[in-house]
Amino acid sequence: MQDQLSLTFSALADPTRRAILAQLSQGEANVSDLARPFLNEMSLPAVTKHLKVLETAGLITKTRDAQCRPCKLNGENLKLAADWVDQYRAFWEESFDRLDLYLKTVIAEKKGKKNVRHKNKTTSK
Amino acid sequence: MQDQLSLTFSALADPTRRAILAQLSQGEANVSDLARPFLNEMSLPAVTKHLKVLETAGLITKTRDAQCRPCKLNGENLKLAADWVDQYRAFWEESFDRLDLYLKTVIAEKKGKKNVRHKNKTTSK
DNA sequence: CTAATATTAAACCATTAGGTTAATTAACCA
DNA sequence: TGGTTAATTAACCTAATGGTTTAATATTAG
Repeated sequence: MQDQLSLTFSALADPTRRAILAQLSQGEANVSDLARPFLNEMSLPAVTKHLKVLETAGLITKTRDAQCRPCKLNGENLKLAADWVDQYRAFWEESFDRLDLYLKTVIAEKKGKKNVRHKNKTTSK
Repeated sequence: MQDQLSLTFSALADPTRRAILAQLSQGEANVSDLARPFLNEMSLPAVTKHLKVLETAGLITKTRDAQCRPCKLNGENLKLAADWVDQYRAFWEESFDRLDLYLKTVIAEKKGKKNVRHKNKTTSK
């Protein structure tokens, strides 16, 4: 058995599972509802397996209603993941500041100087 | 090749790699520095592989200084992950409130009250 | 009781992940 | 030049992941 953070991140490391969570953020849904958007690409048992991964990571909870298994999203472990990532906030805000500084410098140079040397890599995405 | 979010989350889904990022949050370090805390548990090439995973996920950047490869943490893709998770904030912040509201509603109905308010979203935290 | 519906389990397969050891590259030192 | 240090590559192994198809399990509806 792994630690919770590893379980959570590896559950999130799959686009199908993230799409399932997105669906569940709109409200509860049972397995066949959740599977429907994917049945062109994969089989129902494949979706069941993805749900199992989400469930053992504690990201969803399955209940029962007759033959159906309504699933709901469970936010607690997402919070743990969010808190972990947030420790590193400085590292993306800092890089933004650097970009900001860089841009200001470039603008200042363009305004102030006449011979602008053209060594810069493009930074537009 | 996978989408960026999958790359990021699967890179984070390993405690060794998260520990490496934690180390790098204290400042740049080269490969053998980063490897040192793990050499009881695994070999140097194993650490090299973990660094490769972090690098192809864009979470670190390797530069060169003679034989050494100083690595630094790169926050951009962590921000993408943080933003993705943050979409679900409501599911950890409001889940308690929702339960609270639900219980209040149920109790009110049981008591047969007339003035049950359903749309009262309180943000108490 | 039987048939249909919803879901899961079993058995299998190919690919990837995470580790190993041994060999290789690359740069510096003396 | 040759040895030492830093890091990577190669070849290999095992286990986990993500998928398949077929079969089984419940549960409801006739």
